[in-house]
Amino acid sequence: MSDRYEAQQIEAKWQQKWDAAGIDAARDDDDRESYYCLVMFPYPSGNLHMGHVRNYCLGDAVARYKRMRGFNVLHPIGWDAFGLPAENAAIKHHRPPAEWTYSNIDQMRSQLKRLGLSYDWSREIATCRPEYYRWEQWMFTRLMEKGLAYQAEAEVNWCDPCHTVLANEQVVDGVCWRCDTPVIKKNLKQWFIRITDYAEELLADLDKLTGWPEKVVGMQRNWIGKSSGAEVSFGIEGSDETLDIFTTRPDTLMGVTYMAVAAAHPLAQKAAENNPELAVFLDECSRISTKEADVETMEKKGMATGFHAIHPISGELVPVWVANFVLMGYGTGAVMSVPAHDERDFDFARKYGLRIQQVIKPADGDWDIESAAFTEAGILINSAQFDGLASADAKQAIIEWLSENDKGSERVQYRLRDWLVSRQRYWGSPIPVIHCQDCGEVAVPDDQLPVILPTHLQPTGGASPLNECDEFRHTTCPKCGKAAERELDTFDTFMESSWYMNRYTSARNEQAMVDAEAMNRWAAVDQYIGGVEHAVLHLLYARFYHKLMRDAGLFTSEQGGDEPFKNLLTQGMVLKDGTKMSKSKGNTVDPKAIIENFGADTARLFTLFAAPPEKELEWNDAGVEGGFRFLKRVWRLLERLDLCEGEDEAAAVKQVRRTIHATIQRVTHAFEHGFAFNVAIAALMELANALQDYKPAGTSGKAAYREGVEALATMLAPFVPHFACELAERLGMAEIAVVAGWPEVDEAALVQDEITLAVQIQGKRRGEIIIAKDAGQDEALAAAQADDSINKWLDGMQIVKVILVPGRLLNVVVKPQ
RNA sequence: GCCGGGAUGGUGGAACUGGUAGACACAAGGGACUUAAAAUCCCUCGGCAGCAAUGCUGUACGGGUUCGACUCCCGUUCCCGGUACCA
Repeated sequence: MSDRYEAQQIEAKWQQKWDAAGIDAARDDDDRESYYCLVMFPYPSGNLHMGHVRNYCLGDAVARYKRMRGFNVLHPIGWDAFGLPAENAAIKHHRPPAEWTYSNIDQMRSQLKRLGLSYDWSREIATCRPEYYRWEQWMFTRLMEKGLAYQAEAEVNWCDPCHTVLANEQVVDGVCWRCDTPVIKKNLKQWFIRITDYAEELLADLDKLTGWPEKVVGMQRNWIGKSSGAEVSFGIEGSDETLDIFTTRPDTLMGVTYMAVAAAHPLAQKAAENNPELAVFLDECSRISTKEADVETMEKKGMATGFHAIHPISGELVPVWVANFVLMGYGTGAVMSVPAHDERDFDFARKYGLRIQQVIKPADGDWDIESAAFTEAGILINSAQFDGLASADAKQAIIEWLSENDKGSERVQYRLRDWLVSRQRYWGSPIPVIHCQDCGEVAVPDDQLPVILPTHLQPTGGASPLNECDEFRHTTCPKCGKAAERELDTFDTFMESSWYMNRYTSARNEQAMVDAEAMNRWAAVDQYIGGVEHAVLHLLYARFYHKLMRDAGLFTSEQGGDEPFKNLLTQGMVLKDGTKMSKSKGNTVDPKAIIENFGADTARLFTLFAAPPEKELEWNDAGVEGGFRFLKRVWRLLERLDLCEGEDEAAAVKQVRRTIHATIQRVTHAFEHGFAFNVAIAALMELANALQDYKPAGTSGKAAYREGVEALATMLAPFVPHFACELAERLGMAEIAVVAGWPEVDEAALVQDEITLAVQIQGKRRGEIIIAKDAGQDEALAAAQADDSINKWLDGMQIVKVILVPGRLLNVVVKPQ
């Protein structure tokens, strides 16, 4: 056995041992309390990057700590294996996507194993396997039965020469990425899932997510975008049709002086028919970006349509304008405009000389409506029978009036749209639907699931090869038995990643999507860790899907919870030279090189030490070496175990034991509150430094030293498990470090007889005194006065006030005598 | 614009609930060992003044509260993330 720290050897040895001992498996037959630690599963791109390494080292530290704490830990991993990159790679390499995907998985699996991550590999999943996606097909047919899945026309990016739909990222500057042809918008029938039916619950349950970063909760809240108000029907002069709008300020209804509609609104389109100038304007509007960056600087423009709307209460006629800032995609594509009480309407009215009618005034005082809009709540004026009401009451009264007169109603509006799950792509789960001439859209019955995706097809970049695959396409209708065709679209890959956390609880289950008992044991996820880029879409869909599974009766609220993730940690990005690592910038760092040079433990240590988990991590090669040096320093502590010349020194022993137990306290705190591993590792470094400086003299000195090194080895295990195990073995510890119990704090060791107290005069630090730990204020003051360097500040002064903060400081407030 | 987060040495970052600012590390400089290099070890390391003891000053900026403020309050600037011109 070498006496040097040989990372490669040690890591190979322990990985083998752990594997043989099966210590990483989560047990389904166990009384211990369970803990579910989940990291966001990777897309099998072929190579692990630093972001993965960081994510998985964080998760592994948590999982290992919990195991050492005696929990039965579920720490699974798998592959989010469907998606576009596989198709692109398939085109490039002329190999089917399945082949590429599976070989990438093999490669990345071995990279993960090389890092020594403690996954339960028996639960590994790959979403592209029929055993997995059959269950989301099954779920989809349940949703069809419930009316929660439906078909509707939706706009897609279409490339005519390629005869295919393009994802947004395949549209580069408005042209197709492959053939440079301008992309056109086309309406296709697509499948949707009614996430909007769950908008209210998804919003309300955000309050339960106390273990989530507020930032993410806020982002989801904005995304759902609830606003309450009223829907109001305006008449259209000379027409039987109505112009319906949504407003959050029904109290300002009497102040409407014009209406504004989107360019795509039917009324605008109709007006343009015999108004060429307007037609040009509409065309212009249709081409502007709706992205916020452009919008910020965009000039607000409008044009009158010539139509007039009839005010539902006063019957007054107001002009209908087209405005470039009204969006067809939100609400009804039309708004009422109240320039007196809305800034944007105010600016618009000013620009085009439209009337401004004040109908609200501040509760106290007046408002100069000529100079600015009054957007606060207030008291109604110029509003006929509603005069004198406060805004809140007026909202109610006006909604009531509208309801009674059939001109509108109370209404809640969400920004959230239904989830479009159809993708006109090959490498995804088939949508389990059969199109029959007579029966329409028929769900594939359970006994015919899964609908297996043929894996031998070769994508070309044009239409999905499923279109050409006759044996897939042609089938018979499950209802009437006549010839029919399969749905050729596949699911959005968010469909797979929305429920994988629950599948892990019974990953090999062939009877059901999940097992209620297993959910009861493991769900919900105690700690979920991943990138903040998933703050909205993935995390929202997963929350939604969890509720769908619950409502499909797969588990109850008690068994699986209403929310899938109790605690969420969003880790920061890994940067190099201040920017995100990316191949195109050429600033990537290959984890493989670090592992080869220094070992997996050094790679793990550095990623955890260099920054707090939620912050960005600036990669620093020199810092990596620093981590390696630390491990070598700890290693050398072994050489001094038997050094025991000289006599026992009680004070020194007490001192070192205090450091040991204070460190246990600090490191434990990091695991229990917020995962500040950078600080925990710093504390371990301090302990190592203290042990290095300590001379283990005599029996008790030697024992204290050993206690320290053992505690250090044990606490290092979640971070650098191979190293810790080897150290523990060489120390002759009974259990290998990764399953050893977490060290307990010996409170007695923390107690000090004498403490150092900082002394302040007027709040400025002037010195320190050593004093009995339970000394009172008078004693402390006396000690301070006995110290010349402190007392010189008190000389000739009158003591006004003395503040003693026990264990910390003494502050003396004085004034000249 | 709005919502969220942030600003601490040359750098990454510490500082519990208002109680010794700069832990731990990186970089830099100096020294020891060595034929030499690597490795390792020791010392210095916010700024200003000083040989030193020490003093003053310092947590983006301006105020305030307090015996005491990186921490709390008011205002300002800048940076990052999110976003919806959302009626």
